Amino acid sequence: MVTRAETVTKQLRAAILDGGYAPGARLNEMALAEAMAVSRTPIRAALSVLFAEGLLDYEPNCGYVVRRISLDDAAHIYTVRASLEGLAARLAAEIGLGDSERARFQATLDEMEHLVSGQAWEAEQQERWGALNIAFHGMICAATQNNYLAASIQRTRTLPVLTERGLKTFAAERAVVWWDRAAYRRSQDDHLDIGDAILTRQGTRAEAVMREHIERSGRLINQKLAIRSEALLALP
Amino acid sequence: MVTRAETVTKQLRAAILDGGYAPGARLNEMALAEAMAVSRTPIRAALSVLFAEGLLDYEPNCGYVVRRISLDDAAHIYTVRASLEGLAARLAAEIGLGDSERARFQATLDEMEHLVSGQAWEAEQQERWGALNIAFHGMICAATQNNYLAASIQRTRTLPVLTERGLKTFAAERAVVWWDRAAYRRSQDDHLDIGDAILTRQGTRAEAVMREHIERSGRLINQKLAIRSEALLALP
DNA sequence: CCTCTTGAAGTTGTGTACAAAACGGGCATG
DNA sequence: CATGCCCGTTTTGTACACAACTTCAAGAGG
Repeated sequence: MVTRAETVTKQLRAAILDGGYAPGARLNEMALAEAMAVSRTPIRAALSVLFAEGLLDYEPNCGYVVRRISLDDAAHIYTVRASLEGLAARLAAEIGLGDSERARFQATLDEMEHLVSGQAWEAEQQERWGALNIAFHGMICAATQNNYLAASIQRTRTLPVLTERGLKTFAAERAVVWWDRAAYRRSQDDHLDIGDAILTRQGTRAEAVMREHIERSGRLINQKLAIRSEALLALP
Repeated sequence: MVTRAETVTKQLRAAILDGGYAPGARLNEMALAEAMAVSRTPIRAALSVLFAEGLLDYEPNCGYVVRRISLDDAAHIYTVRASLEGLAARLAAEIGLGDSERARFQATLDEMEHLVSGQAWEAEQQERWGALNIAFHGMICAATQNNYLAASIQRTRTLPVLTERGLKTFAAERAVVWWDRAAYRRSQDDHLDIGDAILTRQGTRAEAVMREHIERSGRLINQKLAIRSEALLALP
């Protein structure tokens, strides 16, 4: 990470995913340049990258705006993600894990289980569980030994208002409990099933459970977004 | 299409997919700027877009090179594509086609069948069949009413040396027959099965046949690429 | 003979000035 | 009063100059 263009790209991406720029907001090149203390050149490079990543919309001679994800879009993305993560789970089960991967995989599952079944369930535990969750899915991606698949899945996870990070930030800001504890418990049960299926090389089962697992999160998040957008519509 | 950056992007993309720039070739900004009679600014914008699309590799301070797709990469991409197109076929079957879509769908299938079972099978027929093939898959994507899925599938098809267009160009240049006629016949049989499954709303069957259909093309193309790369390795 | 340094050429990154296009407000006109 | 045109302002698109970095080769030193 040496060039300013890359620095700016990273900062902007993080800001958008964190909700620093609301969906629909115009991104003024001059304003961004001043805010980040660089010229417009690296700003423009960053914007074109984020546009290609799907985080921004662009109209020639009109500029960039933060992409607004509709409820339908979110559902569509989760449909694709469920299919891809299902595929990854099946491949991981069929290929199998190496000894060290296996150990780390099991350890991650164990720690998540410990957290979710423990007495304390505050922000700290939830955050840790979220990080482990990402690591869990990441390990499955890595086990497929298919970089294109891993990248495709990653893309489905880095969209405004839909990443774990974005959701968490929103939850923290508004003091909204996105999931109740039962949902986490249910999610963890899925993880245990998926882990078991992968470790015992049951590809079809791993795929089916993973698919359902992702589709359930999709439905949950869609419900939450629907409530949120109703609330936003009711404001003015 | 008004800005020079967009014009240049389109031209460059087409040139790369047509094989005008070989995989691994360095893209010199100054040279491109002179060749296209613009300054480096729109060239750089175009390069960053094509990098984000996955057509180019990029290293800061080193520049862009046309991405070199290994045989493994190609296999990985086809694995993902098979899964996604399978999903699309299933969704299309479950959702169903409208009357006019249904008619166009059937007409496309009929014309392909007419071509492949006809007496003449020259470049003209093969080209037409290829175009109808793209249209056929496109109609299935459209029927899912899921733009994200359609875009994801599109991405798997626009990679250097792997698009229909790239292959065709290569075949035309080298007078290599990529597929023998039996392979086209087999492919057409798949299409008939997929079409039937979709029109009769058999989602699971549509998914399974489509998956196998794509995976078969993947295997065929991988074989051809393997032969090609052996030939290239034997040259110097 | 090999390795490391050094410098020059060439390529990419960044800043900036200017051109062109879109946006917005005010005025004239129906 | 509504509507449409015109012009100034703002914002984006492009060109170009310069700075920073990489690369490669030649030469000194081991």
